[in-house]
Formats: sequence, C-alpha cells, structure tokens
Amino acid sequence: MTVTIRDVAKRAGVSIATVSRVLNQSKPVSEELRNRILQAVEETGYLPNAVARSMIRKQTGLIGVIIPEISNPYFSGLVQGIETVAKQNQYYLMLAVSEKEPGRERELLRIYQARQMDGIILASARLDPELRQALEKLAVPYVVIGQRLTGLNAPCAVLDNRRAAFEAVSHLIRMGHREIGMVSGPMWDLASGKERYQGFRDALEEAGLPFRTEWVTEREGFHLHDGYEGMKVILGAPERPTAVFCACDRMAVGALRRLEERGIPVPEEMALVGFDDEELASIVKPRLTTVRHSPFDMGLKAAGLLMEILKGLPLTDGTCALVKHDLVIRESSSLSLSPRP
Amino acid sequence: MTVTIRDVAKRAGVSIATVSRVLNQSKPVSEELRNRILQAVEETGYLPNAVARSMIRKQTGLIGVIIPEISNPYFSGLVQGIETVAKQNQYYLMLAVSEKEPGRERELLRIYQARQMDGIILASARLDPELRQALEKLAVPYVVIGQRLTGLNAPCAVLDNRRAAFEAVSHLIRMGHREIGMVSGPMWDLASGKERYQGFRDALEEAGLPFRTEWVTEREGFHLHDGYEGMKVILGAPERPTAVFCACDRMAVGALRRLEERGIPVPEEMALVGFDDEELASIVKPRLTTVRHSPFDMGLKAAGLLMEILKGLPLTDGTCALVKHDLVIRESSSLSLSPRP
DNA sequence: GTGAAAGCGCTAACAC
DNA sequence: GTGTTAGCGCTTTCAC
Repeated sequence: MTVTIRDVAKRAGVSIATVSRVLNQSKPVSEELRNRILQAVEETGYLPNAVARSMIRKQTGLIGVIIPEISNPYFSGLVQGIETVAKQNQYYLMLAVSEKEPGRERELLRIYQARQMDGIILASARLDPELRQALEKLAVPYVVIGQRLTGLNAPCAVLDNRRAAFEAVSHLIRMGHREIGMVSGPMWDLASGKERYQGFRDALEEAGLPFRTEWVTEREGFHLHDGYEGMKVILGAPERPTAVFCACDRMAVGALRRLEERGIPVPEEMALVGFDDEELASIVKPRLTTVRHSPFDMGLKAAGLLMEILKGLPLTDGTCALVKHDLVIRESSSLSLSPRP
Repeated sequence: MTVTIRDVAKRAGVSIATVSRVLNQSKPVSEELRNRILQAVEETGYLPNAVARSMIRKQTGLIGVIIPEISNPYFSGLVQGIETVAKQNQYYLMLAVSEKEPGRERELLRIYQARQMDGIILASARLDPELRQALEKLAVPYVVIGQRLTGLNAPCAVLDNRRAAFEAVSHLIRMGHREIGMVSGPMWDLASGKERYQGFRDALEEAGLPFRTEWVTEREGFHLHDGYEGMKVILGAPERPTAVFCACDRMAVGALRRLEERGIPVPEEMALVGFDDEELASIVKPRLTTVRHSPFDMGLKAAGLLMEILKGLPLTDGTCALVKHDLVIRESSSLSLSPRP
C-alpha cells in the first residue's frame, strides 16, 4: 500500500541504508546512486514516515501547547507567537484547550509526555497544587506562561501585572482622583486577578488614599458582562468614586455600558482605565486608557526560552522572561480633576 | 533511562505481551498477574510510548489543522470548534499557520502526511490550482473549510456567502435605499471576497438598481484600515450613495471611522451593513447591522465530517455542511428612507 | 491464559 | 562508499 524506504531501495537497486543516507544527507553517497535514489523517490512518491523516524531519534520535533481557551485574543496571540518561533526552528505544534474541565491540564501533560513531545508550553490561569505536582514529575522540558511558579524553578514568560496595575492607578491619582474603585477579576487567577488587584492597592497605599470596600468588587470572570455588573455594584454604593480601574478592557467596556445607561459621562464624571489594550479599547467611545502589552511577544519569549532549553543551553534556574508593558492614555481618563502637580 | 514496557514486565515477572494485554485490555489476563502488572506500572511510573504505538497501529489519533492566521476571531473560532469535536472523539490536534508564506499550505500538507495524521482540516482563503493539485494527491482524508472545491469532490463546511450578502443588501433595498455602494474584500478570497461581492450584485440586479462602479471598491485585505480607505474612495465620488455594504465588520468599523471624521451621521445620511457579527459589531456606535454566523459551528461541522470519514462512514461524494447565517438588524441601517412596502 | 517471536519503518552502528 | 544488521517500544500472531 504505502510506499516505504524498502520500495525505494528496491527500485533504485540499493540498500535501505543508502537511501536513508541520501535522504538525511548523513553520509556521502556516490553521485550515481544518489541520482538513482532521488529518481526512485520521485517515481514512487515516497514520503518518509516521520513517526518511525521519531521513534529512533527519540525526538518528535513537536511542542505541546496547553491554553485555557482559544477564542480570546490574549491566548490566540500567545499561540501566534509560539507558532512563529516554532516555525523558525522547524518545530511543529500540538494544541489543546483545557478550560471547563478540572484536571484536564494534568491529563494533557501526561498525554503530551506519552506522545513524546520535545517540549511543552503551558498557559494556565489556575495553577493549583495538583497541577504543580504534575509539573514536578513531568519528564518533558516545559515553560509556563503568565505567572511565576514559586517553589518550582520553572522557566516562564510573564508580565509584571502588579507593577502595571500600580502604574495605571497611579496615573489616575496623578490626574487628581482620590476616590478610586476597582472592578477586579477573580482572585484564583493569580496574574490577571490577584496581581492586578494588588497593584491597585499598592497605588492607593503609596498615595495614602483610603481603600473603600464598597468601591471594589471581585467578579467571577473577565467578560463584558462582569464589568457591567461590577459597575452596577459600585454605582449602588452611597457615594460614587470619581474613577474606576478595571482588570481588563472587556470589563471596562462593560462598565462603560452601565455608565452610559445611567447617563454618567466618561471621563467627565467618571474616569475609567482598562487593561490589555485589546483592539476594543481604541474602538470604543470614549477610547480607553489602558495597559498595553503583547501576548504575541509573550508567546515569542516563552517559545524562545523553550528553544534554548531544547538546544541544551544552560538556563539559570527559574529563568523568567519579563514582557514589557506601557500605559496608554486615552480619552477615558484624560480629564484632570485638579491641576497636575 | 525512560521506563519501557520491558521494565514493567521484568518487575512484574511476566512477559511484555501480558503487560500489553493488561494495558490495552485486548485479551483476558488472570486477576493475579493483572494486579502485579498494575502495581509495577504504578511503581515505575510507566507511561506507554504513544509514538511506538502509533507506528504499529498505523494510526496516530492526530488531526492536522491548517489556518491562515490565528489572531482573528473567525479562525480561532474554527479551531475552538474543531478542538471540541476532537476532544469528544479522543483525537488530538496539530496546528499550523500558513499565512504570509506562499506554498506553505502545500508544504504543510506534505508534512502532515509524513507525520501520519489520521485526518487534515484545511481552512484557506486562497485555494489556487497548485494547492488543489496538492490536495488531489494527498493520501490523508481531509475536509476543507470555507469554500467548495469545484472539481475535487472534497467534503467541506461552508457558509452561503453569496446568499447572505444578497440578503444583507436586499435589506437595505427594503429600507428604501436605491443608491448602494460596497467596500469589498479581495477577489482572490473566493468566500469572503468574491461571493459576497456577487451577492451584492445579485441584490442590485434583482431590484433593478444600477451598479455604479464609483461606489464599489475592492480592497486588498479585510482590516479596519481597508474599510477606512474604502469609504474614503466612495466619498470621493461626485455623488454619494445612501448606503454601503461592507464585506466584513472590521471594514465596516473602519468605514464608520471615516464617516465620523467627515461628520456624516450613520444611519441618517449613510446606512452601513457589515458581515460576520464579531463582538465589535455590537460594541461600536451606532451598533452595526450585520450577518451573523458561527465559525465555531463551522469548526464543529467540519470536524464532524472528518470524524465520520475516519469512522469509515460512507460520505456521498462532495458532501458539504452548510452553516446557517442570519441577518442581524441594528442601528446602523435602521432608518427607512421611505415607508416599507 | 501466557510467552516467544515477528515485525511496524526507519536510523545508526558495524563490517567490508 | 555501500550493505548487513540490530534495534527504537510496542502490538499481535502463533504456539503452548
């Protein structure tokens, strides 16, 4: 049925070893035999079986990628970045989505290991103890995206969420705001939830501003709807803050919706800051002040780290690539409450 | 180094065949041996090598996916759909991105075949003759997403772009518009470019409306920017249409930008219709009338077809899954120029 | 029930 | 330079 190296060898009147040598250019072969072999390959339409090859070489040339979801610009950006590096290095990608199934990540790690991935890249929001344990006994080199794994000295690519959130809120403070609320993401998401929340508190603290619980709300997700509901909660407080920091752009847009409904003008009566600088952020009216960072870059960096590991380059324990961020100031926060200092 | 089936067999004091039988439940094994083996597996942390298994079984349980780009909600939606079906059927995904490298798809088809994919799903906008040729000699079952391959009787999952565009433009006509322009995508994209353009012309023709070349512009891509420039061109004409159909939402949003700059109110002086119903469409002001369809569904259907093929179910030649669409009427076209008939 | 042995398609010693 | 051969780790006859 399918043509194998034997068929090619027979047709060219040589041994299979010689065919292999030509195909892999692993050893010199005489001009004449080489031509006969190449011709036989041509005629038979022979395509080497990569599975058999992987088995011997003990490398598959495959990288396993695990992400929580794909229809989310953040994760698809990551994948794009990873794919770019993989392609440059002649690696191919396996992709699996882990969301909505507890324990799926652990299962996927096992499967990827059984499938002999050369490396694994894991982007998970919920790095619980079981998952850490699974990582510890993982026999495949891996890189984590999105958060540092304290304890494990796993290489990772991360954003300084806390610092970025701090800067975003500090910007509001510089604009004269002293009453600032936050629509936060869930705390189990260490990176986009907890760290951004901490950055918010850091900024208040540094400025000596009070933390008012009624102006802070933790949502269950990061969607438009969560922002909408979050703003509803905040507006339900007896007093109203003059600015609100949202854990991501979609939430900020949701919050904006609610403000519109209530007829509260942004930024005149309420300044708003988001996070991520999705395409959304500059399309909405008023355009959103937000923290720009590049998931694509993150993917690039993570895959870059993995490539170094696979090349056998010695990485310092716990090497982490820090991905840069920038505050992008737009209309939603551009009005000073008082003259700048 | 790595523990193999031999190690397990030795430790349990049985032959490797028996270990295999227990692990695959392929033949009955006595309670006692089974327990010893399971224990040995446990103790050694043995994980069967899926590559070796694939080699013998001549199936990898892998399906190869090829898409032009990933950071685009349409394609990531597709992948999400494919992944869902794959997971249900215990298949895993390889993913490769083909854009910006001519001939890359053909190369990927070869690579996927060499890597013994059980099936392939191809989403390509540019199905040129070379690619068709490559598909003809492909020895792996495959499904195409996005367009019918006339000639090849390849299974596919498609949207009726022409019909949907026809309906969108007919809606404008019903709203009283008689002077309608279009910002079109590139014609080499048969589905989102050519077919939508044809639907536009069909609608004009059916209504007996004139086709004015100065109100129609073909762009090179499907981005915001293309829509912006497209509207610029149309507004440059001596007269101005009262409505414009855009080949996709992003282009419509770009067009909107231009109209805003020129101070032309939508829908009062210019109605606008998009296509795709991206999240964008209902966030922008005014909210966009558009054609809704589900890339996720399309991925589901395509993968579903592939699963049937892999199960050996006989498919009628050229079976195509048609994915449904709906016109979603929103503010951008909600003003009648004249009373409805 | 269980084990020995024959491969799957290929690469890499090892001989000549 | 080239061919022979021994596996890679596993499943699956085929005997017992």
